[in-house]
Amino acid sequence: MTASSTSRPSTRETPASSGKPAPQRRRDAANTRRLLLDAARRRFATQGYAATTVREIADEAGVNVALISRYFDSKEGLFEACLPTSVEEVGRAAGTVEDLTQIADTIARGAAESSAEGPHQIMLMLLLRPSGDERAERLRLGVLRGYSERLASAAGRPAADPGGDALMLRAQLVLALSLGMALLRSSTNLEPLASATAEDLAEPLRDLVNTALAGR
Amino acid sequence: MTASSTSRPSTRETPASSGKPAPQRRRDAANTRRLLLDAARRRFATQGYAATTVREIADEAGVNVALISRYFDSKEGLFEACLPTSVEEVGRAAGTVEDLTQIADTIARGAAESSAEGPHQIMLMLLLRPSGDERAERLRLGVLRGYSERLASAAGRPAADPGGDALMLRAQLVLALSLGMALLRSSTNLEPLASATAEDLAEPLRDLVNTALAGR
Amino acid sequence: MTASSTSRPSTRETPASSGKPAPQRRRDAANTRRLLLDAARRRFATQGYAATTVREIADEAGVNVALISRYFDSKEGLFEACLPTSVEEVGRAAGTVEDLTQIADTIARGAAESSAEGPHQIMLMLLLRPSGDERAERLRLGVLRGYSERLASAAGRPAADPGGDALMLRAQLVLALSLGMALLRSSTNLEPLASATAEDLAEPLRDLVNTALAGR
Amino acid sequence: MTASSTSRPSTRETPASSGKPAPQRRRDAANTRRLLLDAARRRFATQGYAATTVREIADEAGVNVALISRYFDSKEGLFEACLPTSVEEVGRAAGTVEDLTQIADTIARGAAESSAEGPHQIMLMLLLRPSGDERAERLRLGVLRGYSERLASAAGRPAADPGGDALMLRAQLVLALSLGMALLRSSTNLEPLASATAEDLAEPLRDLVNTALAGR
DNA sequence: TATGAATGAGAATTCATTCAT
DNA sequence: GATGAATGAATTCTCATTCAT
Repeated sequence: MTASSTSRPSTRETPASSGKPAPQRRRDAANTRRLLLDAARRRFATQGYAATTVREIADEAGVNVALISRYFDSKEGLFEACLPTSVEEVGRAAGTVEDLTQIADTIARGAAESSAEGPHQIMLMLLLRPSGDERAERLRLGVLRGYSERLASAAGRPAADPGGDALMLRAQLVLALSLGMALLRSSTNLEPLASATAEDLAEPLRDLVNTALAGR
Repeated sequence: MTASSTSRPSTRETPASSGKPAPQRRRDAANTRRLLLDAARRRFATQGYAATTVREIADEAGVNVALISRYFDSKEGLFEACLPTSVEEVGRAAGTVEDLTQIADTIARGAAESSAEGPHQIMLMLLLRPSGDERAERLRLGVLRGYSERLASAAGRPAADPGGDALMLRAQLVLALSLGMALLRSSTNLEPLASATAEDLAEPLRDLVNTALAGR
Repeated sequence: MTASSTSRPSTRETPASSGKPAPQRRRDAANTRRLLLDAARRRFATQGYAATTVREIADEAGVNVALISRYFDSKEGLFEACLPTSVEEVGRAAGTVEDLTQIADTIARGAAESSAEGPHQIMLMLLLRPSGDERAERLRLGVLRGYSERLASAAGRPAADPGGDALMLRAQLVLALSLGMALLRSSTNLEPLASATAEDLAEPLRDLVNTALAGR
Repeated sequence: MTASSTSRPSTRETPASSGKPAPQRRRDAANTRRLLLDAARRRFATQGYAATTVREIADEAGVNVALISRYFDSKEGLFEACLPTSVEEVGRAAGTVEDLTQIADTIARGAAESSAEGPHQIMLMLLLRPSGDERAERLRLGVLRGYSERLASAAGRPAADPGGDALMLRAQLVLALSLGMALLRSSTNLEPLASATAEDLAEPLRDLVNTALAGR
């Protein structure tokens, strides 16, 4: 998870002639698009925008670089095209929170899977740095706001209530906790957190979510 | 013997008359180094390694780009030089945790200041992306481990106790919370968190830290 | 806070409208490679490695600089790529020495053409300066050794004979003479040598080659 | 012809803080000048003009880089300052040729010492590549012309005689031989030439010089 | 539709040189 | 006289992008 862009140039390979006889990707525009999008999301999420080259993405997708321009106009266009999909996924993942225990379990599961690639990576990518892009900014804020509102409302009291602001703040602390875990798991080997299973996390998270949202 | 290549650089003439009178930076090596280091930490922390150009850093520091090579050998060298300093600062910042209330307050203050620049930024930078650098990796892990150990021991029960691992996990959740807050505050306008003061955060954080570390 | 690298390259806009209609080099990779190689050999040979800029080479070849990286990876790679070709040419040029008179005539012709560009330049380039490159070193030595062995064997007595070493030394003096002439002709206006024709050189060279190799 | 300066950048060291407490070179202008000149001649001769950095020279001389500008105005100035000295040395070395045997022996000795540093290196440097510098050009030509004239006159018949041109050509072939040997010895390990002693060379060289200059 | 060749803009780094001390 | 700090102009290399096939 995480993302960033500190990746160093030590990884650069010879761009030269790879033995491939050119498999001649089956001329399927829709599929090619998807391949590119998937590869792009993975790369952007793990390396950050600046550290990712379009060639890497194309190679990972197994298609020709020029097709990025063709389908997405530019690297920037490809990046923007990544956003809605990610938002969607994240939304779906966090979709059905209804009571506090369920919330804690969802977070636990989300965190547990987050060492591999998954929606959470993308979410973090969305969080990491303005990117100068207005639209990305709005999307990002929307996702986070929606998520924290859902958490707050799951606490049983509507967000607009007296004390609503305090509740919302607490909901956002839960969000922060969730993000922080994903961040730590995805980018470090900090034990025991790094290899904790969803079950390991469930109990402490229930305590914390309860404390945060049950008003206590 | 021999050798040669005596061709002269006839193109490289005296760089002479440029309009600027050149403010002529106060010739103080130590200070220049520090200026560069500070600027670099800010930039790397906010934009990531790849997205930061050495020229930006030099401009922000108000010195000539070539001095980066002079003092740090390369962009990479400059990056590495940022690490120990940051580690140190973070260590100092988190230095004196003794009881749980104090921990919560420290986190609250840390988060509150984190929208501006501060040790937390740097800490996050450390977290964000392997960067391919072994040394950075070790430093990062060391900082995080040290921090979570301090939290665990502040809970009153030594980390090696029975249940030590569980306690450590809980300490790391507190760390995650702390990081998540800093992350959210520094990169979004998510209200009410974005403009919460240290006081606003104190109460909910005390609850959470207590829940996490007081066992219960 | 945080970091990342999603900052966009807002500065890098479409490079679009430049005045030139761009002659649009005939898209022929093999030919482009050769153009670069030829230009590089000329430049490296006449100016040396350090004094030659990749831009010069590219300009002389009439192609874009970036293609040097594309086809040869780096300036150094281009340099190394020059070696085998040169070795080959030199080998071919010096190919068929059989009797002493023929040797003298070959040297005379070689020297005569050496004011312009030709295999001899390249040969000299190979000779000049270690270049720190192991491979270049071996190639160079191989060429010279092969050449002097051929000279020695043309003298009629196998190199392994008693006196073989002495013969080889004499063969190498002939080689030295040959190189020295090429050197002088290519880099100075020393008359009458500078404008001597192959015929002018034939007689004295026959004398010298005979003296050197006919044992005498 | 050729020339080179193929030295690669692999040798670059960290310019950083060397432990030296600054020996504070005894403030002796004349001596500093000479130190710089000596170092410069060595470097220029072995690496070529372009591949030599002023810092290298200064370091080798053990003085501060800025003194190059102070005493010689520029790198180019330093290079030009190297020429007369070298010319002088070369002239002295080749000074007293009177009869053919002596010539051969002088060449043999010159070649024998040329694997180390010595006047011959410099001479070769002078030969290698125009260097774009008019003055260097003239000096170089002057040295070579003078040398070949001396050789011709040593042959006993004045250069202006009938057949003078032919004689001069032959003298220049001797010069070529001499240079070629120095070149080979200084830049390759071509055996047996590489380790031949002055005695080893004496006999064949006498033969060759006699053949070339004794008319016959 | 897909491919690989070609391009131009910039990024990091090197280096001769100039100042202030 | 000597030093080390600072500067600006290249130089090599990378990379997003456009074209021709």
